[in-house]
Amino acid sequence: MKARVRYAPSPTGLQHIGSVRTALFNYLFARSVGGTFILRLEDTDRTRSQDIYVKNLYDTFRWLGFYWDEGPDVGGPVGPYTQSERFALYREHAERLVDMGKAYYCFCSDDKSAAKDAEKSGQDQAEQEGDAQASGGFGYPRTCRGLDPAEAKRRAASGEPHVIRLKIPLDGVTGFDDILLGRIEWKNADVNPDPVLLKSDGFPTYHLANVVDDHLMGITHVMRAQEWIPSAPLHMIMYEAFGWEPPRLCHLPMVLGDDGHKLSKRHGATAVDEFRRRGYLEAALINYVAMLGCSYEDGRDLYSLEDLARLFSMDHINKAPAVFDYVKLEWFNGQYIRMLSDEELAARITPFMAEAGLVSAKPSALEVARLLAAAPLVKERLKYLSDAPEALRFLFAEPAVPPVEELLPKKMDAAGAARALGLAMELLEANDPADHDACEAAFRSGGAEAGLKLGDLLMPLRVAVTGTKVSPPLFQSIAVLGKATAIQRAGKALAALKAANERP
RNA sequence: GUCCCCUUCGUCUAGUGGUUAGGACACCGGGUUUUCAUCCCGGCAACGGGAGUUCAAUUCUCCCAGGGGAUGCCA
Repeated sequence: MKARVRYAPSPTGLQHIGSVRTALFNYLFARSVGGTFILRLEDTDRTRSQDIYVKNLYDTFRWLGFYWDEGPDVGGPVGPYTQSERFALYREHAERLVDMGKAYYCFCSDDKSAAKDAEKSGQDQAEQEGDAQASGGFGYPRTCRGLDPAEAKRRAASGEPHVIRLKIPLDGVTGFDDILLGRIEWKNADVNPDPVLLKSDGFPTYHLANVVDDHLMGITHVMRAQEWIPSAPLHMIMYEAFGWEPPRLCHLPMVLGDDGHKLSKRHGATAVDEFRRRGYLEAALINYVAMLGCSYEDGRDLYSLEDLARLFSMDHINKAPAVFDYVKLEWFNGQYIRMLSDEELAARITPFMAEAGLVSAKPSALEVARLLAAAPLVKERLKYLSDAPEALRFLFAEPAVPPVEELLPKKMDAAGAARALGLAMELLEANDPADHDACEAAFRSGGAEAGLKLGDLLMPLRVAVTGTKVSPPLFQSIAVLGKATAIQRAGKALAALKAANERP
């Protein structure tokens, strides 16, 4: 049977590292076995679901560059793929369970805020525990489980507010064989007593919708984060109650922050959007995330999405949670930036340059040409695409004349710096910066005659031309900038040095 | 509290009943160099603890500890 897997996010927040990781693993698995990857929108929480998050979902995956074979936007044979559009299905199934005696109507009021307050204050501890006792230790005390079914059905039909709850067997054992973790079992007494399947607003809970849709959509493998393990038994009980064959489950190790807790906003960037804005390449992010909790070939670090899809295998997944390491991701990003062609890099940094106001939003032909010429100057130097504006600013804007102290090489005074700069200007006049080797030879020998090391000779010129002590290689930079402009800037700096020198 | 999962360098990981326990990132040295990077070379650093099984355990079993997760009419 052809494998069918799904990514089933709820549009209640931005797509983040954790969710994308789950999506990626499902995608890779599907590709590796020639299966189908499905997107299903689980928008059953109507207070938290929002359209902007759906848009963010589409944007994110378009950017990442891997996509589903079936989904709300692309359609497919078992749609609709948005749960709110399958509304009727869930009540129907929940009631079927009621009719089979596997679930029941519950008319208890939803007083969770009161319950939460009580829990916090600790005042009603004894009372809470007393209630808990009746339910076998925790959770809902199963108050309505004993109601007469016919009577309950009549009350529900008459419009009395209600939910439908699943009957968790009072004794016995429920378990499943996790592909990764092996057999996991629970005493039914330890399973969350009688979880809600259908909410009072008529919408299904995650549990119901998930199980019904996974079955109806022919899902064969469910890969999700390990935080879902505790809900597995109740899903199994549902499959059993419906008489359905459950999919194979595989619980992925979680992604943690550096403090060992579930990755969240306070650990830094977690929304994929944010990584994009900060100048990460999608290939780097995908490569890094794919290797969190998984390995492919020993000794290899760099994998394209295609490589990963080919090499992926569930038995290379680790059991232990993995800490998300921004530093290592940064390294990946640098690697991928270096792999870009000049054309690609120029195109990639353009939006960042535009945002910094260094080129127009729709760059002119001249700007495009200069961006292309600038790309090789920074390719080895960027950690993030967003570093480009700072590194290349001097090519697109006139830097302020540097303060005198900036122009001084180590252990050199203004007079010395002026001499060095003057010499550098002469040498520059006499040479073609585009001819790198000739230029360097000329500066080297010219400097030697004046008793100047190449670095010291170049530093004042570098600062004068680029406005900073740290820049791309000078001759190449000047070649892109234009010799005349460089000499003009150097002239201004020289004047400043001389003025400083004349002051006592 | 209860239930469940996990445990190899700081981090991501490879690995085997007998290995100098390998790689990558980070870090520390050194080299190349025009600043910064890149690049190259070298170094540091791990099998959580305790019992077993075994000639031999990082590897198999059990216990413990530590960490994490769940315990919603959120997913």
